[in-house]
Amino acid sequence: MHSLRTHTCGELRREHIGHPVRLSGWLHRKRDHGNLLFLDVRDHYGITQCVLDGSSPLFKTAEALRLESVITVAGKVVPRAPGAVNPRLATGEVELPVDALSVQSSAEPLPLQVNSDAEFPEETRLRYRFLDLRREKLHGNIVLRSRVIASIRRRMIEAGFIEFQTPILTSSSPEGARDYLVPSRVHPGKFYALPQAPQQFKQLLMTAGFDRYFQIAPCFRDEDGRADRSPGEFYQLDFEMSFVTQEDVFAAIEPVLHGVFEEFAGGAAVTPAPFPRIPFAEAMAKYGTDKPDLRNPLLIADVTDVFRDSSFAPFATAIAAGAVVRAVPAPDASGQPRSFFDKLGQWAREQGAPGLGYVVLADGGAKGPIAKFVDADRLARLGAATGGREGDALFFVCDRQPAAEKLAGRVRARLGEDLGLVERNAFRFCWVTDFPMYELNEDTKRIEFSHNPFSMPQGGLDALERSDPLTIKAYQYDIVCNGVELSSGAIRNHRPDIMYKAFAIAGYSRDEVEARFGGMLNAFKYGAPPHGGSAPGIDRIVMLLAGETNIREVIAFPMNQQAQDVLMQAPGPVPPERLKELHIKLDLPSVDSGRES
RNA sequence: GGGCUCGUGGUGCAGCCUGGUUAGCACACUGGACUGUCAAUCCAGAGGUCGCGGGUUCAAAUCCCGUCGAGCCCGCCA
Repeated sequence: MHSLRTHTCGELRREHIGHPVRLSGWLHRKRDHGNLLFLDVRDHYGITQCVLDGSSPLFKTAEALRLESVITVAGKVVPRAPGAVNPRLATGEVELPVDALSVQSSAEPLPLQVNSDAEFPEETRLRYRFLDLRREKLHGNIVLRSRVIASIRRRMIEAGFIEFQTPILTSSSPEGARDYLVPSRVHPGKFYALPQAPQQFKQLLMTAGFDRYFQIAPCFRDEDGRADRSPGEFYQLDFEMSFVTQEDVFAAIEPVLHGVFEEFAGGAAVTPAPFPRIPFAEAMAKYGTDKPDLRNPLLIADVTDVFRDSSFAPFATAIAAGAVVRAVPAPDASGQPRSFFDKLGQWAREQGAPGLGYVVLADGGAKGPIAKFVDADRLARLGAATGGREGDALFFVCDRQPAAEKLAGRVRARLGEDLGLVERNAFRFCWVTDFPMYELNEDTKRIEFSHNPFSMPQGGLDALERSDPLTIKAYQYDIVCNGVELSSGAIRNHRPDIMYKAFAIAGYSRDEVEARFGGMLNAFKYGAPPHGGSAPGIDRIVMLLAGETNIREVIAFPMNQQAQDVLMQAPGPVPPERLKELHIKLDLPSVDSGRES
């Protein structure tokens, strides 16, 4: 008989009755009746109830075991009495009387309880991650992650993609987030950068003729964390295809995402392919965000013209000065108490708005604080623009367009939530397309790339030469699920001439472009295929499928919000001789902040 | 860099607004009782400088100021 186990703790059934078996696992729970002791032994696969009575010489040892100690038990499987069967346990029809017991590893009293789903502080959970990972939920999330990644990999390979690895020690990318830098010992004063994404490598692989690339790619960005954004590092399903249009990219990845979500969504509805395509400008207008949550049925309407020259002075004057008015409908809100409207107005002020105008459509007319400024004609036009019907309320946001869109988007999200309109048990995908190529930096008044500088401008060189840069769109798209941005992607700019021009508009000279992306630019001078791709975030996909709202719940060893690994104590100091070897002298900020290590 | 919230035995919470008994409850821990439980039950016990520093007060977990830490958000995230 194997010295550690003949079966796993999730394996024993009626058919094993009478078999001599040996199990190893963690002591999950103990029920001590004085002369009868139940031990629940747990491993990755399940839990098996083991039992001893007072006549056993092992009884005292077993009684004294602390939870989470690792033990090995042996005995002959017996059936449970009919009334003692536990239907909630896969192994619940049998139990194991313990004839032999050895302690492989005893546990100290626990800083967090493994056999409970009680909440523990984030710091404790991270410091004792190995304990947290034993707990059912997190353990399950990490298993789910593995299965999701395996499914993605299988589907990508079946779709004809080839998996690659690309360098982790590479060069600093010129745009975007801060890089993590790694000093070179051999080249004093020079640094590698960890890739923010394998962007240039995958484009080089396309130029090398591999046609369809993918990678479960680690990406490193020195940016602050959020609930849905792990600081430091994360994983993307990075893929790229040659000789494709935007529609070809969509058609390639939609079945993969749809398939993975169907496979793991547990019966929740998943948007069938093709996913809706929403141009960026429309997304901002109708949903007030570039990552619309399509589970929320509410649509924002432009009612600027309704309030233009109206007697409601705050709006009318703002409109004359260039503001717009956006309306968010609140279906059947007329029955809501006054406090509902007051609370929403208060919340809007907390968001930085002066307030939230509204009218309630009731008794064939309009009610509410600004209703008296809305005559019958304007009321009819409001109804027509918003689809608002008797019994609905309409909330108004008035500001310059970008701010109005953004706040209206928040109002839409909030109303959808508060009124219980957001679809449950569904994964609703869409593409947001036609992002602007450039945007104006309000602080510097300079034109900057609004997304990826390697995207192909719509209209090509011609557009760059003839159009107002702020009107040019790019073949740039995001995929969004339930209001979570899963990825952005693009048809790339594979033409050096167009690239020089595109960068020139953003203020980069030919020399700068060559200095910064010489490698890729040079490659494009020797025959580059038109190509494009995208890179959905693996962590976010798993987060959605696991029903979690925090990305740390699907990462085995995440960092905290300050980008520290409190389990491994990273980042940490290094001995002076290592710094010397790397030609590095520290120039630390003065200590008066009081912060150490 | 900024805003909000939180910080009370190992852990989760209560007490704080309205200052005044021995800081309370649950889980875990230690000891005891108990032969069919499956969150076992029952009894007892140990464990707290109320994050830290300063101030107000006869008196501070409680009020004030500062500071440190955590989470969430803004900035940032091609």
